[in-house]
Amino acid sequence: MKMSGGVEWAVHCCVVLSQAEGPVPTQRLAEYHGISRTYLAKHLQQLSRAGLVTSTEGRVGGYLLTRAAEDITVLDVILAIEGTEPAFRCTEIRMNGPFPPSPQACKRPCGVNRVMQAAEQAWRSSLRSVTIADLAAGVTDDNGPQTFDRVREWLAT
Amino acid sequence: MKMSGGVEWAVHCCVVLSQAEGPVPTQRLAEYHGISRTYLAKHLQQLSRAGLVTSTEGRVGGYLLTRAAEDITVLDVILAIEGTEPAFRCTEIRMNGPFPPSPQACKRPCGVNRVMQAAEQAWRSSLRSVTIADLAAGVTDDNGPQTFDRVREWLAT
DNA sequence: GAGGGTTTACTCGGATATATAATGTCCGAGTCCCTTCGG
DNA sequence: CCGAAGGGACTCGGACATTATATATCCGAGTAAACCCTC
Repeated sequence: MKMSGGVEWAVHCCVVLSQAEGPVPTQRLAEYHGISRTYLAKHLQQLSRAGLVTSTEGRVGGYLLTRAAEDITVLDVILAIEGTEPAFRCTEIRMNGPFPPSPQACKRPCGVNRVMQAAEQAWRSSLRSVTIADLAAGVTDDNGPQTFDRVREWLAT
Repeated sequence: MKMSGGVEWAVHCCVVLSQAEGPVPTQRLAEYHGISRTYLAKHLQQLSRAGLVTSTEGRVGGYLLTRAAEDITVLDVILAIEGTEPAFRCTEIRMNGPFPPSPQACKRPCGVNRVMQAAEQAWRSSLRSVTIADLAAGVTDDNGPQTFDRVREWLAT
């Protein structure tokens, strides 16, 4: 039960992208965060496939958010990187036992599975309630109001 | 972000153990669920290390719950198998950037990390609210009241 | 028949291989800006 | 001076190694019941 490290990278990148005025290439995002450029590219592709960011090629190309930062939740990013499959996958081992439940009882998911799904729903709800815009606001709170002005300036160079 | 399959096994085993009258060996638990004996043994060891079950060796040995099923939550089992480490591990990549936050701002965890921790707390709370006894009650609801009578009978053979 | 020592079968526990997924890297396809050449 | 065509450099995208984790397995250490032999 370990979340991919790429999730952290992707979320931070989305925060930066929410403050950018134009497309930001992978190279720039990677050196901003001090991480591997080639590996970050892989995760940005996943964000692209999920429709969170759009990519433009060419000399001044790069990545751009497809919608407002207020409309992108942290959960969206996580699902884009990790996939939409739930963490817990029921293998229905209750069927293997000497007393398998009746066919009609099997219509409902296994009790263990129900508990796991409920917990994952709680987890997702919590993550759905926070947007990239919220995180950006948190950065200005923690790190000063003019932080993103300097970031934009740095991105322009 | 995939949970170990052993969690499912361990939870189901705890439900069975909650209904057992004496120690149940790994062999019995494995064939009851139709799973690998040797691999299940590994997970039962983890439950033992976490203090959820106690093991008795010898001819009529096996595993036994250390406390009442009402006092064992699903979260307890998951933490025993998966470990207590959170799924999300912050690597503090905010430090690598050209504008690292001030030392005093770094006293607080990264904003991304705070969101992830909150979500994981919600997840854990949900799992903490369900006990092995609750799951056992669910089985009798789904599968008939005399289900565990037959299970006890089967375990005795 | 009773008691004690020994055997024995059964248990758990940790050390050891294999399969799968996460991590990290590389090179090719495509595109847009910039230069340059002609009118 | 203006316009268009060509070159070039930069971008993304998917295919390819490497490492960590999850999965699966095996054999040795320990224990308690059962047996047998002696008294």
